[in-house]
Amino acid sequence: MNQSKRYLDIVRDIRDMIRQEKIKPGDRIPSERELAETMQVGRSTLREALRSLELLGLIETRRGEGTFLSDYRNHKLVEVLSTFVLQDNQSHEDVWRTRQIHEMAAIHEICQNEAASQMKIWDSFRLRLEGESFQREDFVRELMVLSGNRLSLKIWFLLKQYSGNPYDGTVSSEEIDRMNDILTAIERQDADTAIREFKAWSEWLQKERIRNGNYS
Amino acid sequence: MNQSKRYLDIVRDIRDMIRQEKIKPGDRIPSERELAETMQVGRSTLREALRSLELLGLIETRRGEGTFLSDYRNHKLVEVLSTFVLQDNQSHEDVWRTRQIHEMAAIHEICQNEAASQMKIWDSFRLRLEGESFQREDFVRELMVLSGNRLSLKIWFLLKQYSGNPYDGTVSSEEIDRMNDILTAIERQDADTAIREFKAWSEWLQKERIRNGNYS
DNA sequence: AGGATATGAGTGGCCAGACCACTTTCAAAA
DNA sequence: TTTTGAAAGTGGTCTGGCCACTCATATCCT
Repeated sequence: MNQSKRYLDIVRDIRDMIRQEKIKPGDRIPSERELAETMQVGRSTLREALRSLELLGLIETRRGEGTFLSDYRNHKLVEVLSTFVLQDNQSHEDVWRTRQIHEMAAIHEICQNEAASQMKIWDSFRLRLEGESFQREDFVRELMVLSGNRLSLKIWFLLKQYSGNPYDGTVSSEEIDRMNDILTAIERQDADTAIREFKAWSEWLQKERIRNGNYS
Repeated sequence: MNQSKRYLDIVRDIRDMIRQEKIKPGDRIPSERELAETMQVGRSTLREALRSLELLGLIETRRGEGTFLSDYRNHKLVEVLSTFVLQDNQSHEDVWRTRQIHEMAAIHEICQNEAASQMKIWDSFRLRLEGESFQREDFVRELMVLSGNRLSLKIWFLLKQYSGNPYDGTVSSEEIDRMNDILTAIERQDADTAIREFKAWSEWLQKERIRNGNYS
């Protein structure tokens, strides 16, 4: 049964270990030699599993220090994927659209939720919006969190990395107006308008990035 | 600069080699020992790179035969990431909703696509619908495929498995009517109606499963 | 001659041991 | 007290070996 692909078992074991031991992003996992012994495998085999996870950005290794569970901000994998998996426009487009799917679904979900419209969060949201150096990413992530779907949030977070940090940078004054409009529509629970305006902003942002050559 | 992470260089070298030598999916790539020699690198280090690519589904290794390039479109990225993202404590509700998100987005996408409405596929679709033992899953999968978003399709496929095979079984006569209505709305490019009816069917189906105790 | 069998080369799977380069720690020296 | 440096621990890499498996070839038996 377990004839070949032992390193795949190790990948699964490591995943289970991370769950059971409740290792959080940033935490250190046992050393290679230690893991190899407890799992009764050779160190080189164990390393094959670790390097695979590292290429995916799930772990981070630092020579002389150890191996750490990645905090999901490691984007070494973007390089690999953009040159390997995502080498055609179709795949790029898919990532972009799929991310949009989750974002618009989040807005839709928030609008459906009765309680959301009555929350005080929108005021504080606007307050931060006016503040200095408000990050574009914070705006979208906040919406994803408010949707209440943690799985969708996780998927979105991954897709965001794969699409070349689409929300890098701080918002301009023009964007603040756009965001305010979106928030107002959400408060009114007007999903159609909110989504339409969000989509407009998203596509405006994309054009802006292309104009500035901010690929990745 | 390139002090550490030699296996990453190998990953890139292999990619370049594949491009230069015009190796196509299904073709065999040089053996590990051979590659290690030409790249002036140890075999274990080379294997770390190969196993990483294998985990991503970019290559396929068969003991005693060799290593083969696989179709890059069949990359396993989503599958691997899902084992880490889809944790056991993930609420059933989130999985269910996220799957719905992708399904409704697919329908929306199809309706947006001008060409789709003029395709002949809908007739053959209906024909199969009338036939014997049409599987529920086929209906939804077909829609996902027609959306043209391969990534969304992959994610959906995983979520479907994770949410306990929600589309097991064949369609009843009542469901055929529902599906016909959905298809008609899609043909009219009436996304709102199509999605509403799909949602209605989806939730009816869920209740039906609960009634029959078809959990999982 | 033809089919079954044995053999050997080639391949990936895995392991043990050995260095190296690097970071951390902590005790000894200033 | 501060500085220094040696030791322990870690990941990075290579070597060489053995195993299990596949396949093509040669060999043997009928």
